[in-house]
Amino acid sequence: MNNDLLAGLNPEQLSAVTWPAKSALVLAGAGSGKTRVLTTRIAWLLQTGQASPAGVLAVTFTNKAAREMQTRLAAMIPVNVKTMWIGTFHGLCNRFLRVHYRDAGLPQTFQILDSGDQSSAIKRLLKSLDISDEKFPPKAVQQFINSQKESGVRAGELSAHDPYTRKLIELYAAYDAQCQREGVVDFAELLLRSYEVLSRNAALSEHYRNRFRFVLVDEFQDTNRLQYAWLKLLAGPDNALFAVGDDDQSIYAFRGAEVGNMRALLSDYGVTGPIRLEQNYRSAGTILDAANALIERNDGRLGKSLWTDAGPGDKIRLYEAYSDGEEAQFIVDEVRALARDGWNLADMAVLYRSNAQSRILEHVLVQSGVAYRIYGGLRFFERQEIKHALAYLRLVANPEDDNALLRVINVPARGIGARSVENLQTASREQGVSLWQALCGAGGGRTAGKLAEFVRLIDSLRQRCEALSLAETISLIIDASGLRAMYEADKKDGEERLANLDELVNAALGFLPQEPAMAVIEFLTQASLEAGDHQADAGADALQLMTVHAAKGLEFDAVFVGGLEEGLFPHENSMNDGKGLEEERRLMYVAMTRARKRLYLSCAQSRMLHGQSRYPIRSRFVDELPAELLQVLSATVKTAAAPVRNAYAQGRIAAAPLAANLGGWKMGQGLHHTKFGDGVVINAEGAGDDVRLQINFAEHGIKWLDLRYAKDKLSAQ
DNA sequence: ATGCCACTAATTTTT
DNA sequence: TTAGTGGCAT
Repeated sequence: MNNDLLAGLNPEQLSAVTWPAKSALVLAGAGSGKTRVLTTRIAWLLQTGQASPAGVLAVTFTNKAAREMQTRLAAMIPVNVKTMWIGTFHGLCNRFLRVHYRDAGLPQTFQILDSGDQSSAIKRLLKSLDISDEKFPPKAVQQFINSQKESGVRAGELSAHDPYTRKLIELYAAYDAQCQREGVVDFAELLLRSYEVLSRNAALSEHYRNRFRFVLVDEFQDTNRLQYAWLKLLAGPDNALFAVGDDDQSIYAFRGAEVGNMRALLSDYGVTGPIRLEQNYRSAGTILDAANALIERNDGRLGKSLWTDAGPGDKIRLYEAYSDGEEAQFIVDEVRALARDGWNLADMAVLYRSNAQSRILEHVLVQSGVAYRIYGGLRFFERQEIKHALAYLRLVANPEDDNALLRVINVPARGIGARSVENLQTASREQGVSLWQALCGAGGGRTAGKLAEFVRLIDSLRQRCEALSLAETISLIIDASGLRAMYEADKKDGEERLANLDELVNAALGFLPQEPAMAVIEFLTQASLEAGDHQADAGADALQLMTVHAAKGLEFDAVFVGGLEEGLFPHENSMNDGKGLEEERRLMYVAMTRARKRLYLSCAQSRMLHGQSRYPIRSRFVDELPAELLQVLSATVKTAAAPVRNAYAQGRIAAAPLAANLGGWKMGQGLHHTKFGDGVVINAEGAGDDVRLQINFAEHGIKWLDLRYAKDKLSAQ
């Protein structure tokens, strides 16, 4: 037996990889070789003959993770990874539903709505029911529907006493009916529908349980209720559910992730305890010590402490800037210094809590001529020109697709205005037929000619496409629909949009369908399930800018975490309850553990937020790090519990513009409160005699005081 | 049908 | 501050 597979694994990794055919929970710390363990275990199962390629189910959250698993597995052993059930929750559910579409009550060619499509479907529904989107904002309805689906609950199982919720439930039911009528499913529906098919059909779930003796899950801490329920259906007591995750890196509770699933797995599957992967192969010792110290403050952890046999490395650099601009300047200066020392820009990242923080960094980066790349923003298949072209494709494939029809009926403008569309929608509702059918039946009216012309366009496209390949079809659609002409006439960004459309044809050219007859459906599915890269110039040597969330799973030689201020990181919306604060702390933990060699933390004493200057204080997370691991680069910073002395207190910056309104108090001024003791003014709002001051008290922490009441209790210091 | 003004809200996000 | 949206005028 060739055991090269197992060479170089540490004892814990080895134990996880060669775990017998029963369930396990692997508590995999950041940088502990999680993906390696997962892929090596699959390779091991196959190589030892414990499993056949068809007998393994491996689930991830992102396409990127799934692809990486496939690539690495293919490099380890000769196996056709394409045929294996390795994929995302959604991708695998799609695959399942394409096979069992009859059991699921779906057309074989069902289409997938991405969140944008779902949003327009909901807006359309609200309109058709004549419901004001004031009272029922589409976003709120969407959120309600998705969170119910992600809890595995259908509209029919819900009840409510208040009329508002009752209406939401009604809308949920009506939305599902609309989707069903149109043969489309949203993301959550892929999961829920698969779950229902399996749970209703004992023979079918039995079949899959027998087939998938080994079920492996990545990022298990991010699973929601429905995903875990789905896993439990596929992995019964006799199957081996092998879940890998890290409760300390659970940062998606806000979108339904349930860390509790980790503990649930232990009891549901009678697993005695997690296998801990604590040896870290990424970061220098000091970074790990600091991260450990931070995360230890969270309650209810499964418990884990990262270590490395690499040396301690550099201390963590801490910089407290006067302003957000100066903070950005510091970061960029430091990046340039490192680059001069031979560090690659692409191996450095600036991480921030919220996207808005990138603006000022960009500004300084442009000024300094440093190449950078921002993660996030529009992705390829989300661009309007791509969506338009694909809507035509959908319409050609299935004219009953109302969403697609509405998207392009007047794009490019062909004289079918809002009122004609409204008439059409009324007609379709009254006759109980799709928009397309209503369109075909439309008699008189002023726009009748235009409508008929549109019908002819789609019909002729369908006919002409029959004999064409996917790429030829898309190419024809772009030309014949008038999209190309429209963007050629658009001087502003037509050129870029045309280039993207060409790119779309290219993508179609390189697309290999599983089943050639289904090429169009498969291509549309892929476009929905895999929206593509954020940016094309990914390969260039450029400084990486992204949110901490986006950085999960990545690593860099040098990491800058900016905006470490109360209210920003931790974010003020999460500061009220302990759960929120702990998630923010995990976010900080994720941020820190991205760094290999060098970690920089920074904050600013004044920051522009929502067009107003704020004077925040340093994040508690900085103070939670052991002082001996930090090297303070700025002159003003004080560590530990003492009130923060900011630039104002030191007279370094002119009084804030607000100062006149503060009822005699100044930003940064020291004061004494009869009850709370000594403190410093750190923020204020209001004017005249309605002023509130935010004060950081040495003993009692940060408080907002209403001057109307607190006036007599305060004295200057 | 398009463009302008006023208004509002303002984390994090994959599929 | 700014980005996105809705109403209204051209």
